[in-house]
Amino acid sequence: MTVTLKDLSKASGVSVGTVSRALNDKSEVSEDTAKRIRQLAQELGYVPNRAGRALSAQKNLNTVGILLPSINSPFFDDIKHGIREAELEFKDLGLDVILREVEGWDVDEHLSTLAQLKEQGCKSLALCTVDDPRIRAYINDLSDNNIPVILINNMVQDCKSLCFVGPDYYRSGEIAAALLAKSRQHQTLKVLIVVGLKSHHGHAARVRGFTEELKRRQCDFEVVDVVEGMDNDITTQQVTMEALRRHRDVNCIYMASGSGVSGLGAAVIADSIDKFFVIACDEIYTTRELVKSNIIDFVICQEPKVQGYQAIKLLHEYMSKPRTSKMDDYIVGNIIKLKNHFE
Amino acid sequence: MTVTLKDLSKASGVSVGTVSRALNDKSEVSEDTAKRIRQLAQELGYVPNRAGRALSAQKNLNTVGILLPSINSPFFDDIKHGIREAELEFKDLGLDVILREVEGWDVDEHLSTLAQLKEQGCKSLALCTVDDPRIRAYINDLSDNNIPVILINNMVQDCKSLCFVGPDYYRSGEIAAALLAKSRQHQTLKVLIVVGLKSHHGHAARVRGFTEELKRRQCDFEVVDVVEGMDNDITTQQVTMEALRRHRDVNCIYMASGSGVSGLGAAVIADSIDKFFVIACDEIYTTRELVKSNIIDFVICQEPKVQGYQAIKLLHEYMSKPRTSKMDDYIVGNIIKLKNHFE
DNA sequence: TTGAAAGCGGTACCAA
DNA sequence: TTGGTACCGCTTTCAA
Repeated sequence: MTVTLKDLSKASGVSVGTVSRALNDKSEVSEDTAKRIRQLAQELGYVPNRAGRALSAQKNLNTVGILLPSINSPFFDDIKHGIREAELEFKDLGLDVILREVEGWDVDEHLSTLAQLKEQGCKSLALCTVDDPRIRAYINDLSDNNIPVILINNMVQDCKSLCFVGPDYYRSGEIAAALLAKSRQHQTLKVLIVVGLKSHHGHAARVRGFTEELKRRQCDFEVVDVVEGMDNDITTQQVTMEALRRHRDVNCIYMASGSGVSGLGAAVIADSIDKFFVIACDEIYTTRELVKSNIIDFVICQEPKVQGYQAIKLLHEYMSKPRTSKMDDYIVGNIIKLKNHFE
Repeated sequence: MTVTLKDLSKASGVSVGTVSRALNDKSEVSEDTAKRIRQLAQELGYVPNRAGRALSAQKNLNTVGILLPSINSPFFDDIKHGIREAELEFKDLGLDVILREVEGWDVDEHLSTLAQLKEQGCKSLALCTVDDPRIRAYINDLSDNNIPVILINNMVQDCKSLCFVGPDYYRSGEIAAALLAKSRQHQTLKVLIVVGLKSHHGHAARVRGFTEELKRRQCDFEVVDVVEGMDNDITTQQVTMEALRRHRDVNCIYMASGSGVSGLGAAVIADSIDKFFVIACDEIYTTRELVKSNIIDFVICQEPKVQGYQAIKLLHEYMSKPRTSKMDDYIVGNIIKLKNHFE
């Protein structure tokens, strides 16, 4: 029923070894036969068998390298859980995982870590890295050398990555606006927006989605300020407190960054607990606690565990199936959570 | 590094064949050696290799049988998509799927379909069926005969199933209440609840979760009526219209059943579009359209595709790993969706 | 009751 | 550039 290499071998008159080489773009096959075999495989609907391939590759493991700026950043915990899960699941199919963690978004450090991963013989990569020209060039280079790259969570524009696994930031902002509009109908909304960095692509997209959706819904609203918490708790608390002092009429707060939420919570508690309608992003321990304490009304989450898991799974799939040049992006959901989700 | 049968064979002094038989509870091994081998496997941390197993079992497929009451019930479409996905994913690991669909919840029909599945040599089953004594007995029987059963979406109480894959209905109701409370603060809530059948375990749990959570939140609310739509559009429309006529002060509607939502929409449109805050359950085409048209404010969904996929995946896992008597339930999320999720 | 060996699908090495 | 073959981990058949 299912077509195997042996079938192709019989049908074409060459040996299984040759068929295998032809299908895997090995150079030591004549272009003639290679084309003929590929044609035949196409016609007969040949699909490689993962079990067979995995077994044969047991000693020659398929190593995927991972780079995460996860040191001191609890958001990445769930991404790492997802990676671990995929690693265990695909171990007996010949997959091996090397995870390298760095702190922050320094381009040089990311580049040198990438070089190390390549050094260690990784056959594919999954990266959460910076949208920077040198990084882009490095990724394109890897891709040209047949090392596919998947981007996690953070896009690098216009590079030859296999695909992107992450959230739709703009939509996340839209949904925050929709929740606000539904919860505070017929009220004048005085909104304070807190981001990590205005220049951060994801945060900026959220803010755009948020304000544009409020406009589309013809809400009676005003964004009184957009402040930067620099993705850390201290600064977030300071700028939030200052903003709340400057604008005593604020009644809604949209926190478009996952990091620094603890500082936001502190600022709200210091000011007034019941006064604000608060929407935050991304589920980490602190956020959960603030939701449970009724400080935050809603969190819009982005399935980090799924991101880690799917990145690895997609690479495994890609490496064990016939090579296509590009895969579909995997966009995770914008999951709305409130107190009852955490109890 | 990883322990194989060959390792166990060397370490124990018996042949790989014997080791394999010992580990798979074949009767043709002396109890002595069997125990010794199992002990050794435990100590050395042996984990069977799916690739090897799958390959060797190529001709001797691992068939899983599925029963769904999915005929004329669009809710099951996504469950079927999930099943299809898992089927494709695990095909080359030796998995084969037989799906039998029936219409409705007739016990005799379910029983005879189960018998057919067994007849066809299924080695494991995934069922969405009725919580009934005869069904329970049948499942226990299968389980005793080493055919593991996973229940999808609908629980059968106190039976020897491997595990349950489905939603937390009570929590779903809680979340509906929380959304209502947040969206209509400081208002007197006059709530109409529409269920499929009051006797349906899932619907009843949702209603309980809903009302109990409103109480816990000390909302100013009254459930003016709970009506039964019999899971079909015509009846749902009729009873909803009648209820709205009887209770002109209703301002919120909680639809605790996924089926019949089209009838609910019709009733709301016929009465007044802007008057009600409406929460529905389960995402099907009609629900999406009603949300897009602002008839329904929120839908609380239950990841049906994940349910289908996971049921198959868990059975595959169970059949290719050392047998444990029980697996953890897989509880899917209560996913809140609003208009922006569908655009 | 046990051992030996074939074979599942694929890859890689060595010869030709 | 090709064919032949050993081998990956496991199950199952056939002999002993």
